[in-house]
Amino acid sequence: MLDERKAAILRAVVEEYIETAQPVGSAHVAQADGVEVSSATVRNEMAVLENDGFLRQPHTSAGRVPTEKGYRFFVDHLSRPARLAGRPAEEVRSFFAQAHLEVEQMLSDTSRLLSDLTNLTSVVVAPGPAEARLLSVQLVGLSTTAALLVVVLSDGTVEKHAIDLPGGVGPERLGAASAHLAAHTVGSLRTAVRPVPDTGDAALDGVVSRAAAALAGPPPSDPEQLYVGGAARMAQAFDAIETVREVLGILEQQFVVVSLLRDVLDRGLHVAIGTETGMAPLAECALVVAPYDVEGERAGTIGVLGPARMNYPQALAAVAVVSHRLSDRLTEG
Amino acid sequence: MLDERKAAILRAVVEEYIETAQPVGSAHVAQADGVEVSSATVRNEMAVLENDGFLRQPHTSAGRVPTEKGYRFFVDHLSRPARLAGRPAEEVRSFFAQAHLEVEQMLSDTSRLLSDLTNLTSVVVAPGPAEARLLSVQLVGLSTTAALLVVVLSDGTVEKHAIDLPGGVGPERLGAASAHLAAHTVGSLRTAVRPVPDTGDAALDGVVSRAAAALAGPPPSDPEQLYVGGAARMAQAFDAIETVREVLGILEQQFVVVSLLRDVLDRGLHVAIGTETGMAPLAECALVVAPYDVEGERAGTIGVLGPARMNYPQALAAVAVVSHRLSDRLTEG
DNA sequence: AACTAGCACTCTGTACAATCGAGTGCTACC
DNA sequence: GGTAGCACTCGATTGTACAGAGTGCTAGTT
Repeated sequence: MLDERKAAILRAVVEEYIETAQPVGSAHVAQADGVEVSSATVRNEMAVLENDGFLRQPHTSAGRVPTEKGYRFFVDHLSRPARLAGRPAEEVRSFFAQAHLEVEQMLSDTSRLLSDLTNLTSVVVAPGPAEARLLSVQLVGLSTTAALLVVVLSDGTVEKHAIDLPGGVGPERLGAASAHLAAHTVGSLRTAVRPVPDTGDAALDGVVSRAAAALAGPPPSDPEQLYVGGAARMAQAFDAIETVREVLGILEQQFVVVSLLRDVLDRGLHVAIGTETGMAPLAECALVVAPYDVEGERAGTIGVLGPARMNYPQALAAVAVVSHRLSDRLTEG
Repeated sequence: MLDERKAAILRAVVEEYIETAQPVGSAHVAQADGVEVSSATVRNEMAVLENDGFLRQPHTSAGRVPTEKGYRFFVDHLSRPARLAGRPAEEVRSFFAQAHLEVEQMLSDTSRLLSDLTNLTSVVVAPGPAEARLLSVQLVGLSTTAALLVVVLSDGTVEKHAIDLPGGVGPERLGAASAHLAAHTVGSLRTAVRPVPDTGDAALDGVVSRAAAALAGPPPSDPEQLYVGGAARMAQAFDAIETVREVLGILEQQFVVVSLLRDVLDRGLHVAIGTETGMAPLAECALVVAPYDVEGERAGTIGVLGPARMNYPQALAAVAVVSHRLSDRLTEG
């Protein structure tokens, strides 16, 4: 643990570095709020902080820069929680005051909002297959050999599954299959569909069982849809173009990002800094995440990704308020 | 028009510059295929080409670099059409041999394929509201005040529209509204839905007319869905990070990109170079596009975006073959 | 008349030295 | 324990020299 003075110095270094992106010298720190000692004393303390791994010097006779450990300590113990106020707060308010009938569009817009609020790249993971009830199940023939299983869920989402048809199942029998299927599935939870009994008609049963299997499995199209907003801001955050390329490469791998967010939350973190993310290309990045709920259940995740020297209080505040509002919105409908 | 020798020299400059990204000197050009004169002669010719606006010198005593006009001439008259062969051809074959039941997933994968083939950023615009027939129209109640209009089209896509319900329309009457609506719309073309007659029941008519209006309008969720692949490659193409940021910024504006592609095709172009795109931030970029068809009708567009010094023959070949295969695939199902 | 060899010239990129300045570590002092 | 002062370090900047690539022009050749 750090004594109060070291803590104040560390905080001053982190805050100034976040602002300027330049190594911070003892003279600047000595002038900071909460530091009431001379630059010489600051230098001594900074040497200790460096020894303890909170700071490092890019080279002799440069200022100090926070290490991962330094950021971590800052986030855990030093950052004063920010509140969104003024223009940004207004932005959030008006955003959630608008009607957003389509969930997909709303999440995509949310991603943009979050990116605008923080000036960072944002990620929004759509709700997973929720504990939603089946409101409607219907088989629609596309051709003589293929049908579409269309499922409407109580959360307002629509799933579709392509189903191959055995030869000789015409429209009228497809209708019967559809009705039979609906009779035995509508009303159950998406994740707990009971087996559908046979109809006694072999051809029909083939269709019904295929459809039931599709229902039981996860939605095929987007295992977990990801919306990325403000990727261009990544190019503002770093001046090494190689870093930008690597990070953008990661962001294109939907599955990787979704897993990463889940993993961070599973570890009980809201902030993952540098190597804490477990991904080498993100060594210079930090990730701030928060889950959001639908009907009181963990549904999805939102987050922002930026350089490790991001404005954590601001990012945390933005992510928190947006996840909160989003939960409300998705719950009330 | 250029005489044969100037043409050969221009071609050599463009081809070498595309390969090396370095200004090309007369000595290199003199060694190129199709140029059988000495470097001194090449120099004289290059001076003329520069005067005519096909080439420019970054500074005195540097080599020459193609101008926009130079690239344009190259694309129109000098480039020898490439054919995909070997590994890339195999990649395309195996891609389209796979089953892709969901259109959205397929387009997203196609975007990735195109990016892999060309090592450029790719864009794929989903088919617009096609001349598809309505296979199924259904109203599903979500709550006492909201319902979902679920429409299945003959091209296998599913649209959903949120509909507000007037008070007092319970499930059973919603069913009636749904049946009435379906009876008068199923089978018609998506773009030519006839007016739905009244039912004689005021509350029901309110619902039906709202739903009919939603049907008549364009699909609300994605006016024209865009899939961007390999955005990270943009960071390889330029070393000025500012350029990368600007281009990525454009790519995030779905509507802008979709309009841009449409606009280029409307002008009868397959290649738009630099300012031909009409977008200032794309001054150093070029765009290669091709439409694809569904059932013989223009349905969507694919393209690649990269630096103006891209490999045009390769990009054209890739875009052409992918659009062709995609048309086949989407038409046959 | 067309082409080319040769050469003077121009400009960039790199290497190297000198200088500047921000910042440190240490020591002596309060 | 805290601080003022100072020698020292090292990156960044500036200036200079120089090599290399490439040009434009001229004079000579075919």
